[in-house]
Amino acid sequence: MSAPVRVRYAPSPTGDPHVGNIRAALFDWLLARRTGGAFIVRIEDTDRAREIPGAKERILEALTWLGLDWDEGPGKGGPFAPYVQSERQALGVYAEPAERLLASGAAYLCYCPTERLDAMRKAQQARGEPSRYDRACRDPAQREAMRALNDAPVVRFKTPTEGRLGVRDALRGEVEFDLSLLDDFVILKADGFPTYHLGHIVDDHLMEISHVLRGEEWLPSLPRHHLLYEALGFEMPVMAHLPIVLGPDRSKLSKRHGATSVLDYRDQGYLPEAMVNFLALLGWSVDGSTELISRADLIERFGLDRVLSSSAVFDVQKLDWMNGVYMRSMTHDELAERLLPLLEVGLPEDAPRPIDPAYLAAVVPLEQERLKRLSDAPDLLSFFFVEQPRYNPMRIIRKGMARDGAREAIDRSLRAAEALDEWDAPSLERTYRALADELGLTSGQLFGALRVAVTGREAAPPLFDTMAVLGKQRVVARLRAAGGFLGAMPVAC
RNA sequence: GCCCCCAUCGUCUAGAGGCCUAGGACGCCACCCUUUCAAGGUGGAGAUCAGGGGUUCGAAUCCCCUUGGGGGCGCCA
Repeated sequence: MSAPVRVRYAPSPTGDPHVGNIRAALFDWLLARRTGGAFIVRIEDTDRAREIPGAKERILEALTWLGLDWDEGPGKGGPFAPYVQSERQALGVYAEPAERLLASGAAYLCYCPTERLDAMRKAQQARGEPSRYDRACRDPAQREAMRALNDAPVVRFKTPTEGRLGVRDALRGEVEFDLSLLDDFVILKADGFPTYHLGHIVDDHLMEISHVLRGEEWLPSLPRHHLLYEALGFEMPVMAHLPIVLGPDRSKLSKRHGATSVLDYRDQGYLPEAMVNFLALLGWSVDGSTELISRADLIERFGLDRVLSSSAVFDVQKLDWMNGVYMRSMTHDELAERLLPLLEVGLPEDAPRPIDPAYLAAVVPLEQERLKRLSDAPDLLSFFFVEQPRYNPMRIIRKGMARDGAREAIDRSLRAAEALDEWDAPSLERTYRALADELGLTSGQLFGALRVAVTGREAAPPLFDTMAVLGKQRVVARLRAAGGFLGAMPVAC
């Protein structure tokens, strides 16, 4: 019988929630939900200098947006509270194991000044050697000498100077490391805070974590962690190093590739369900053909066994497609509801507020399949809401039409609109098809001219449905305005 | 430089020795539908499975080498 699955997402509040990072959180969450285990969030804020105010909140915001609810963690509490390392540090959580290692001789105090370490690294790099600590303070005499220069020691862990160590990674199998290449790394900083190495091992143990899913950038420190687990007498959880998420140039996805924060994607109008679907398929698959998968099915089908160990490029084009699919699969009401707040702030000033929900409900069906992202809406829908869309009147004159012809077409269209009693799409279509014939224009020409006059755009939803929704009054006013524009245009064209 | 990881269409992937003259999806192209734009439908181009050696009756699948890409080498995580 195996212990219950307990997984944790342990972000450091030093910036916005990166997609690669959040993908790890998603896998954690899926594994927990799949197995009926627990998903824990722990904040690793042991670097006070790099901490960014508000970052923690934004990370939690991202999880919430994606619907990755946590069972234990900030704002939630739990049997192993607190879940913030700075608070745990204050409680002495890390000092105790550090003392123990010191007492057993597995660790030692190091007084080397930062300047010395920096100089040493520089020299090593200049010589083309890997930079690592020279273990000066392992020697009591040297330690005393260093102490005279610096009275705030760190605690370093003694690593073996030779041998090889195989450590198991859940995705790759056994990975072998040369221990002689390891240096004595710091586990407790001069300020009393643990480094990542000590902090996460102690907390994962205390919090009874069963599986650690983290980025592949941690793979090189796996032997260190193995050694620490051993020295502390803790059992090592299952370790899985997830492949790196790459940018289009195949280097680690970063700011210069564009948006890296999932909150950026939220702000750009992507749907959380699309984001979850997309992220789940980055480095994991159900089979060879499933692309669209619901959250429920994701939970049902997820497993570490189908997680890849090769890195994947974050393909925004595919995300766009997928988001469009989710946009189209929403009910009109759902979409209208999500669009309303965006339109309130995003529509041009002259669109009347508050937005009439009934009118929006009529507009949404016409635009839904044309929206790729929520944020496309203010721009795409604005002509439905403003009094008079702005456009270049030249565009009313369609291919093969003269200015006078266009003018006449618009005038006649205006009169036809004014005379029309049945203001619905079929009646409008009948009327204007007949008018096109009468004017000797193709329907494409007339409809194109009308589309520009009525919407200000050359690409818009079906013309007559649009006119029907806009209403007779608006359409008449816009046609009248269009006639005026054409009349006022310089003759040159 | 050293260590580690990875390697199937441009991209995400299926493939766990014969079912592969390598399947799906995004993107791309063409056609159809059509009042525009979308959406949808149909079809197409696109991978000698990075290269070379083995193992085997048989290799995209196993082993080795090379090459390429990525990651790591902090009192950062």
